[in-house]
Amino acid sequence: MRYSTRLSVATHILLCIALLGGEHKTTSAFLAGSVGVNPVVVRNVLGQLKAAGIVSVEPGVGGASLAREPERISLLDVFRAVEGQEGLFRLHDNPNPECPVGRNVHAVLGKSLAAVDDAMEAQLAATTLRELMDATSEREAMRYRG
Amino acid sequence: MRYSTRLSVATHILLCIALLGGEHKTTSAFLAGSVGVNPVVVRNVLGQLKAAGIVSVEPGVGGASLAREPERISLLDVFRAVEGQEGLFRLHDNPNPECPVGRNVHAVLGKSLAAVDDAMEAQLAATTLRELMDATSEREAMRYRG
DNA sequence: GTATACTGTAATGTCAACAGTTACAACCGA
DNA sequence: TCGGTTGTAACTGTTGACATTACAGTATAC
Repeated sequence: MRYSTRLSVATHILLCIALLGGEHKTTSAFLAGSVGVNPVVVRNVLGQLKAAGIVSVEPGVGGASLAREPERISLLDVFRAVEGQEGLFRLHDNPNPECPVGRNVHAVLGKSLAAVDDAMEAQLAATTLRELMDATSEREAMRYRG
Repeated sequence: MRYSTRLSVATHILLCIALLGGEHKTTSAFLAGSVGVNPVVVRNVLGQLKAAGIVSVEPGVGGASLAREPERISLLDVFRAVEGQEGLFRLHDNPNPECPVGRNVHAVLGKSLAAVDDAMEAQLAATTLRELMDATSEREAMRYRG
């Protein structure tokens, strides 16, 4: 089982706002057209990003903008905003407490899996929106240079 | 969305085989009793572990055993056996190729997410079944020492 | 050789999460 | 007030996990 596409969608939205916000009014309909999903999906994701303090959305008039500099928005921030704080793995529910393995497996395995969670989050935190913006601009420039 | 409990179940099964295999015949029914799941679930997971070369299962007579030393079985081996090789994250399906963000987002974001996958796998690879066995034994010993 | 116990696997049912969509109230600027 | 937009609720289809039943295949014990 894998994560949903929400991190991917949210990152795409943020890149659009950051890179195209000057030229276009970034409404949910405009963003939905770039991402390729329903505008309601965009509005829901924007709601999560807004609750996390990553974007500001203008009700009524429409449009979204970054709430802080892209250098200070990491993939971990986005990930937590859209996927919540729960760990990556789930432990099974009913290990038998009368078995020497069953009564210890959650404690023993949980420690190792928490380390895996930490490693994943550290790597997510290592990428900022600014880097993704630059990489996108670079690829666009390549496109025209050949 | 999070992974299923299969890694947790599979690890529990392996610990039972490794630590209790001497005293008990580790049939799917016995293992199911410790893990707290249906015996068919155990047989399915054992089938995946067998396909990955981690355990041997005796058809007919019954019982499973490790196919190699616990020092050489890492959580990454178990993870790949039961969860497959797919990456952790999914990219959204239909970014708009006419948008400068849409036509680059998969390449740009995919690189960062691959690094996250690698970090997760490296941390999973850092824990062996032997370490989990020792930690379990240690906790059991604590139980009686007080 | 037959009974017994176990594995391997298919089929089915339930449940939860994701994602797409429609609908509509609330909001704001012209 | 009107038109465009956001914020949400509700409904639907799809997918995957997990539990369970059922049964064919296999190996040992007698």
